[in-house]
Formats: sequence, C-alpha cells, structure tokens
Amino acid sequence: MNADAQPSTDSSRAEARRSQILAAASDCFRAHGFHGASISQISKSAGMSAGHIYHYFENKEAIIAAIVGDDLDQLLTLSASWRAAADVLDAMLEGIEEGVGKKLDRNVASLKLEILAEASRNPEVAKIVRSVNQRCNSSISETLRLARAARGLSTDDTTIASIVEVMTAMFEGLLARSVRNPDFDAALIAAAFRRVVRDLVTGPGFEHVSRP
Amino acid sequence: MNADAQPSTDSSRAEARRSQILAAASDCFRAHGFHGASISQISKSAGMSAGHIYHYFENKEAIIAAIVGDDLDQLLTLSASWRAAADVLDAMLEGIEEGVGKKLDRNVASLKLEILAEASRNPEVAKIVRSVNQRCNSSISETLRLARAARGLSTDDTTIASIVEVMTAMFEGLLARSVRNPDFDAALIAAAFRRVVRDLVTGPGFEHVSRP
DNA sequence: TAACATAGAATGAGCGTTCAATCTAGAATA
DNA sequence: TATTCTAGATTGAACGCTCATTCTATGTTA
Repeated sequence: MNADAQPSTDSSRAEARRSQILAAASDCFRAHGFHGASISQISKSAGMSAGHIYHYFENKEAIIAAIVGDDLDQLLTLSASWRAAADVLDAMLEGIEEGVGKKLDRNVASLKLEILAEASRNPEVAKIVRSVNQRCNSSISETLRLARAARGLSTDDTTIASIVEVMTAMFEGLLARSVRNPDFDAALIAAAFRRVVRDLVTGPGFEHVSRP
Repeated sequence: MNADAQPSTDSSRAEARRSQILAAASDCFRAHGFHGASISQISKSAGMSAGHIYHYFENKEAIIAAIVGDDLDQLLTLSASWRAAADVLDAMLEGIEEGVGKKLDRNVASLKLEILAEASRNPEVAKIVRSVNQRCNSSISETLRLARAARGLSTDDTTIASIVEVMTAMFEGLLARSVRNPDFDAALIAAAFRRVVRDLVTGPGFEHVSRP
C-alpha cells in the first residue's frame, strides 16, 4: 500500500500497530473500565489476535500506563499556550469556554474518572498522575504569576499555589458534574467560571491564612 | 453471643449480616474497585462463606447499588443542617473546613471516584447517582436562596442553579486533587474556598448570560 | 418438626498470559 | 530472474487460575 523507497524506521509499522492497540484499549476502557475490559475485547476491537498484543505491550498494566500517560500529557500544552498570549488573563478567560466543554464531554470524563479511581489504589498509576500533575501545576503557576505581576498583585508561593489549587479543583469537579448533572447548560457554567477565575486572579492574595 | 429476650424482628439478625457484608464490600471496593474486588475477597473480609452472601444480595451488582446509595445519602443531611442555622451563609462558611477535609480524605475520595467512574458507564448506578444529586441540589438551592434573599440579592433559577453548580464542582474537584496533589495543605484550600463561596453567595446574579 | 442460617463443593465461563506453529515479504544467493 | 533464506508479524490453541453464581448438605434455633 505504501511505496516508500526505504521501509523507514523499524518502528514505522510497529508504531502504527501500537497506537492501533492503544486506540482500541482506550475505547474498551472507557466503556467497561480498566478491570472490566478484557484483552480479548481489546484485541477484537483492534482487529488482531489476543496473543499478538503481547508483542507490543508486556502486559495489560503496561497498556493502562501508556493510556494514562498519553491522556494526561494533553493538559500540558494548554497552559503553555496561555503564557504565550499578549494578555495572560484574557487568554485564560477565553480558554474557559473550551475547557468547560471538554471536561463536561461524557467520553472524556469517563476515561479521566477511571484514571483517577485507578490512581487512588494503584501506586504505579498514581506515580504517573502525580508526576504529570506537578509539571502541569508549575506551568499554570508560572502563567498565573505573570498575570498577577502585570497587575502589581502579590505573587508569593502560598497565594499562587492556593489559587491554582482552587482553579484546578473547579475544572476537575466538572468531571463529577458531567456524571451527576449531565444536562446542565455548559454556557452557564462557563459564565460563572469566568467570574470566579477573574476574581481569583485579580483579587487579594492568601499570604495570611487565618481561621475566621 | 447476644442474649436478647426477644429475637426482635425478622430482620434483626439479617440486618446485622447485611451491613456486615456491606462494610466488608465497602473496604474491598475501596481497595480494588468494583470490578477488581471479588465475592470471595468480600466473603473472607466479612467472615462468612461466599455462597452465603447470596442469601442477602441477589448478585454483586446489588451490593454495588446498595453501597452507592448509602454513600450518597450522607450528602443529603449536610445542606439540611445549614438551613437550620441562624445565619445561613455563616453556617455554610463554617462547614467548609469540614467539607474540604472530608473530600480530601483518601479513603473517602477513593470510593467516591470509583462510584463516579462506574456511574459513567453503568446505567443503573448512574440512575442512583442522578436521583440523589437531584435531591441534594434542590436542598442546597433552597439554602442558597435563603441566604441571598436575606441580603436582597437576586434569586432567579438561573442564578441559583449556576452558583450551586460551581460550588459543587469546586468541592467535587477536591476528589481529584486528593489523588493528584495529596499533600497540599487542606487549611489553605479551605481559606481560598471560603472567599470564593462568600463572593458567589453575596455577589451579583447570572440572569443575563452573555459572551464576553 | 419446620424454617432458617451457613458452609463448602461444584459449575461453567472467562480471565491474562504463553507458546509453538504458520504466514509474509524482503534480502541474499545463484 | 528464479530460488532460497531469514526474521519479524501474526495466529489460535492451550494453560492455570479465578470469577460469579448455584446447589446440596448440614447446623441451629424455636
């Protein structure tokens, strides 16, 4: 089918098969969960024999790890793009609509929830999740620091970390909302989120935490 | 072991066995997930034979349904207690510390995440989750309406629903944070949450949603 | 005795994984 | 060009095990 002069790298064909398996596994995991989906199901969905999957992945756990890593990596590109914008806050506010829609998407949410549930009991998966989260958090922190510095607001670590934590909690909470209240208008949520994010980014810091 | 004069109702002994099974199942599901935990494990943890479990539950699915219902029911008591308070907003703000701590508790979070993941693919579980969510949402809505009415603020449905959705998203997002960033200081999160909740409850409404 | 509680073995299906056997297609050789 | 060689791709059966569930037999109690 492909008449390349050179058969390209060793991995060309193998890479295709590998991502073919990952795509099929992703579908199956979404539909039945990591433990509910079987290698046999995945192999059928990928159009190959069950045994052949073991030429590309050591075991089922390795497939899970690959999918978890791939899924979380997507987050990293997002905040990096904000930082490149002329006005950081504007870029963030404009990204909210898309961010809300994505987290509320049933297919997206279902796999992300499965990853979180698995991470809460599988140390290997937890390690991946936390490592990606760290890189993601420092990227968002840097973005936020820029936005506040441009407005002459405090940028101490406690303030920045607190704001980041609240904002990420808000967005990740939408995963739960997509299950609990799937018909709620995404535009309404986005509007409310915009106000909260704006207030957080342009509001006072959290240097002096005191019990009320 | 128990020398009651009357064996009490038919369910007395049976009820004890039932909750014995549910407690054991809850532990196992927390540790291995709904599909990762086996009836054999649950029976060992409950101190009875595997077959005997089927005298109290039709099948594994029924155990899952019972646990999901029990877990979610706890939410309902919370907002009802707020409403009884002298000042609703103060009661809510005071409840934040506890609410944050609870959602960040690894054991609690792990089961709740499992429930959400299961609900996103199991229609029976989804039905339970949504029904409890509806009752919970209207309870919080009523509480919020009181708080805003007492301050002469708008209480239209769109405003109330938007605020409720954002607040619940924040709190449920903590489930994800407990996995991603488990060591973050809960007091800092609570402080930030207090400000956001106060601003939302006492701020302008969302009657006129418009794109920026 | 009658009714329920309980244990434990039995069942058949499905699991993740392994492995020997085949297929395929290009390189090497003649 | 025709033939052989070879190494990777691929299959499908088989393995040992565990699963959820059912069945039968025995205790226990009232």
